[in-house]
Amino acid sequence: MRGSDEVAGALRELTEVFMHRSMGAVVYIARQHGLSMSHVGALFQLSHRGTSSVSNIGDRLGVTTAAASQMLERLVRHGLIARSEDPTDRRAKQVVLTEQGGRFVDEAMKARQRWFQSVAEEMSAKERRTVVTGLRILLDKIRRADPDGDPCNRPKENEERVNK
Amino acid sequence: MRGSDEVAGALRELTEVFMHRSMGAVVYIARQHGLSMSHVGALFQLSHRGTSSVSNIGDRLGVTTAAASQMLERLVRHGLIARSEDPTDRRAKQVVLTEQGGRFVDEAMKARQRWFQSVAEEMSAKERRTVVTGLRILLDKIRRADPDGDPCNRPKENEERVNK
DNA sequence: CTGAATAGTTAAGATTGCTTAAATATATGG
DNA sequence: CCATATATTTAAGCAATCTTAACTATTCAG
Repeated sequence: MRGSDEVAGALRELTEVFMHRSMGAVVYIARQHGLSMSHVGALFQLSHRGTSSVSNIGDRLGVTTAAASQMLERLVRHGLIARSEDPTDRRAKQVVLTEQGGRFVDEAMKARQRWFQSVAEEMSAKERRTVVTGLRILLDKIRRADPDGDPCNRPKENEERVNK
Repeated sequence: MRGSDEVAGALRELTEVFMHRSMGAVVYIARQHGLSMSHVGALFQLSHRGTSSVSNIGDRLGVTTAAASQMLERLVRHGLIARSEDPTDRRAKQVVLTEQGGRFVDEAMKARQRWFQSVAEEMSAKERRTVVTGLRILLDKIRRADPDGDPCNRPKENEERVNK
């Protein structure tokens, strides 16, 4: 077996476990707040990126701008996001998380962090060092390949905004 | 900083990157097949577990059994799952992926595998060994803590079924 | 054996969520 | 400057998705 197959295989296994566990937790928290998975997807995107346009969010959710706009309107009504004029292009809107929205995302992350913490506490110090070193190598390679953590969709637009 | 904080922090970062990237890819594939995220969630659950009851799927998606039933009906119509009588309890149904459903899940996983592969190919052999060792430690601890990979919801029922 | 509990399905009603089309404001390029 | 392009919103129409309620078949426990 090639080394890269081994890495990819281990990542696949890890991802499957994470996804399996994660999805349940996210669904649960979403329901508590009366949100759908698309809502949560949008909130996480905003948490990750800080700010987005309506159409960018729509692209990432794989829906039309009109669908995104209507969905974001519902999130505005929930008090989780705010829309404002984009100062660099008055046709566009900037969408950001509100404090409440940020708290929602934090809450979603906390359960996961507690899980990570408890898993980590089962390791010896030596094991921890190995795991952290391995994870950092991984993150470094991922970030090197993809500095923006952005797999698709309007990278140019976003780069322009970053540079303003 | 404590070792376990470091591990948990690295995991948090990794998860965020994965989630950010993953979500886009999953959304894209779902759309291509005219499926919603709940559909995909159910398909992944079935892929992970092999078989589930209607109510178990509903629990995991955070909806009532009636909602789950109706959603699964749509997946049946898409040809992605099949429902049959549960031989151990004729009140219940067993839900499994069809071949087509399995292909859908495979397709969804493939893009991710390719990504993992390309990330792995950027590593030296030494780096790969460290990453794999670290990941295996992690997987081992996770599995030790949670052998079924099942974070919640009707563990007893599932255990009974496993033992049959 | 029988009443109670359980699993799933279906219907009804309300909301969400999607698409397309139309409209408005703004930016762009010749 | 002006025609074209772009970002968003809103409306309309259709399907999805949710909940509750009612029903049927099956299982369970006294």
